[in-house]
Amino acid sequence: MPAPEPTVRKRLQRRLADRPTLHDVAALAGVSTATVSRCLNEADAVRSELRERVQSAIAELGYTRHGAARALASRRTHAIGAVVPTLDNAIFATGIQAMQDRLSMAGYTLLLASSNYDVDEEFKQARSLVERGLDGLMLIGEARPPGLYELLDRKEIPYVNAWTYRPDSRHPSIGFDNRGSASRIASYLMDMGHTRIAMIAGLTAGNDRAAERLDGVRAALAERGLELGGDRVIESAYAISEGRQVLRRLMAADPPPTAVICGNDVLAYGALFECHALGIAVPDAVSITGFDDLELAAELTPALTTMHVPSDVMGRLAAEYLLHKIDGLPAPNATRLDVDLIIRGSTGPPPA
Amino acid sequence: MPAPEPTVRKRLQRRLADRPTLHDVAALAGVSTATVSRCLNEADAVRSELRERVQSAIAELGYTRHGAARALASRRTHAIGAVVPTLDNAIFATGIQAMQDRLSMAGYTLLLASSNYDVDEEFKQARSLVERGLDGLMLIGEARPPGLYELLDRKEIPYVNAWTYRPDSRHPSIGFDNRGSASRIASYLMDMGHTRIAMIAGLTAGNDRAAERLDGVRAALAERGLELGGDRVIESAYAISEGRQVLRRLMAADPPPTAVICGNDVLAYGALFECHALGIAVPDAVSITGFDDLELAAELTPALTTMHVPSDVMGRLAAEYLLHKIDGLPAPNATRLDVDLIIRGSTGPPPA
DNA sequence: ACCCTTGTTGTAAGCGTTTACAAGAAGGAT
DNA sequence: ATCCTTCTTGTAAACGCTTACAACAAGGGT
Repeated sequence: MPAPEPTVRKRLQRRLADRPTLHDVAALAGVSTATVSRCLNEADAVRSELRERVQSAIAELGYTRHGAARALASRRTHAIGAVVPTLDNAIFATGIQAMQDRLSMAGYTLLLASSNYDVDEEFKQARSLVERGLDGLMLIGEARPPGLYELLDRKEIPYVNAWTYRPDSRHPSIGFDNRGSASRIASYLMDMGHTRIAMIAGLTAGNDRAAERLDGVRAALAERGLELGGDRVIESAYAISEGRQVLRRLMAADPPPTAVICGNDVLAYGALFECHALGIAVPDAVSITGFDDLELAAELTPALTTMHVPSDVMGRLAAEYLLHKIDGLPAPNATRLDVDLIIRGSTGPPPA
Repeated sequence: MPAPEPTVRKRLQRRLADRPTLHDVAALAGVSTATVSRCLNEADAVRSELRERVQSAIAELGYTRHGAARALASRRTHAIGAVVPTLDNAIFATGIQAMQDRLSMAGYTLLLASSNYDVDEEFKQARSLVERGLDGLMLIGEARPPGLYELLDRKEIPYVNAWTYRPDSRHPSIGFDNRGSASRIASYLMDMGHTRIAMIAGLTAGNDRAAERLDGVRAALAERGLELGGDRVIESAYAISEGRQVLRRLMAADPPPTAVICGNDVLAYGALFECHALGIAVPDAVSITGFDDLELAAELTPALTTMHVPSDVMGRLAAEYLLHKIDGLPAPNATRLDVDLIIRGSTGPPPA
């Protein structure tokens, strides 16, 4: 009796290791591999009798599909990527959570990477995801090296920019108008009579959302002949401790501002806490606003006036946009979500 | 002139679509595909002259590797999965962030899924990740259907249970002693003289960490002859609003508890806020404790006494454990991290 | 009876890599 | 010179699946 061929030997080893393949299932069910594949992917193309035989063979062997082989043969990975600045901020975590829920419903897996607010790191992470194989990709904001867009175009990978709304851009977007909503906050404060307005902005380098919010505030002030002087705006990283520190610096001015607009809720938390620590009454001495409306904003004392951002809806819609594109269905190039100014106790008229 | 063979035609189309393969790179560089592959994977096995030719061919064509094909041929996906209960809680988001940072450093991608605290959903998500192809998997806690462990064993996929420390389990773990640390909190309160202690526990069904924390408090009380009566413990979902509601119910008892132990910080935030709303002085009338030590705990007024959990270290170590296992290196079956009771302003002696 | 659909299944050629093995070259020891 | 190593490189066979195509059967219409 001849020794088994190398191929056969390997097959045997694998089977001993109990990692059955489509071939094994097909053999046990007495059908071809094509039929098994069809059972798995388009079940109604197979007669029910065969289908049952196949299914019990699958159960008996404990067969699971081999994703890489599927991807290679079908040119579909059933994976969608996302590169976010950070997960430490609840706003992105919530969006990602919603996106993942939607994707998993459609049989897709989320591949996640974070860039730590660094465009080069974002490029690197995106590239690595692309090499891994993606059917679609979500990114945050729009400003990034053109090389990344080129890569996606060349590979024909659908993508969408979230957290931003750009009806006139060639890049699909889904989000809201950062500039306009920041203007709205400033206008609201000015309507109440504030004229000495300061801002704790996010770091604008490589973060177009932060830049747009700053810009929106500037524009709204300018429209009424006011200015956001150099001593009235300080950029800082998104952290409570930073917010505290910057607030102290801003309030040290003479005269101090009567309202402080924060680039996001986390900075506003810091500002509120520091006011508390310094004994500055909010909103009587100074009004504070945030941006995002995280869970906590409503619970603090005073509760935070902030812009509500529907990050869960955004995550879901981003997922749906990509799923549509992957299936070749039409999808709007830009989707605008409504944000709402939620007025709570941290804002009021300026001191008399 | 004969029509091109089908294969050749496809190659041409692909090349027009500008998606070069290893073959194209090899042809342009005048070497074999094996050499190109070696340049990419074990660069020093190739003479530098050839290596340079290959590298410039790669650059010229804009070649990127095909992850699925690599995975199929090499049986390595360079992907590691994680299934967490939720990303909405900062504690997991932080751990995942740290894990991802570590993995990406090693050239691995993180595949993420969330289970919404549901063991069946966790199984489903894990299974889908496994089918996609994983070199390793991180899970939270230890209690789950045995089928999942069987699946991982059968596929020989290294895994680790995080957020739990089980030196005697056959399943590798990396985390801390939930039961013991909860006991510590209770003992600390009793040492100060508290005897009427209540607990806002997390939902224990399908959440062994929550169950262990509850159990730890029970045990510590029992040791001193105290009891956590049915009216003194209420389970609730991890949300601020739930914490508020439950606190109100607990404090309605007569006599009310003098200390409320919360299953995590989020519940404790709710408890603190509700005390504030009800005009109950903390810690004079009631002491409140949390668990996790999120960023906010130190900033609230009063600041929250809580158990510090090093979630970033845990995420990083989980990544390192899996990377070691993948490379066949030894790694400890159970790693214990220290948690620290951080005493802040929300706790004090019971009212006289 | 014949032709045309429609539905179901099998055959086999890929998909783009990695890697065992073979082969050749170069250098060293004898 | 000869034989052994050690280094490089190429050849070609997997890896496990999908899918175009062919083949055949079963009706339906004429």
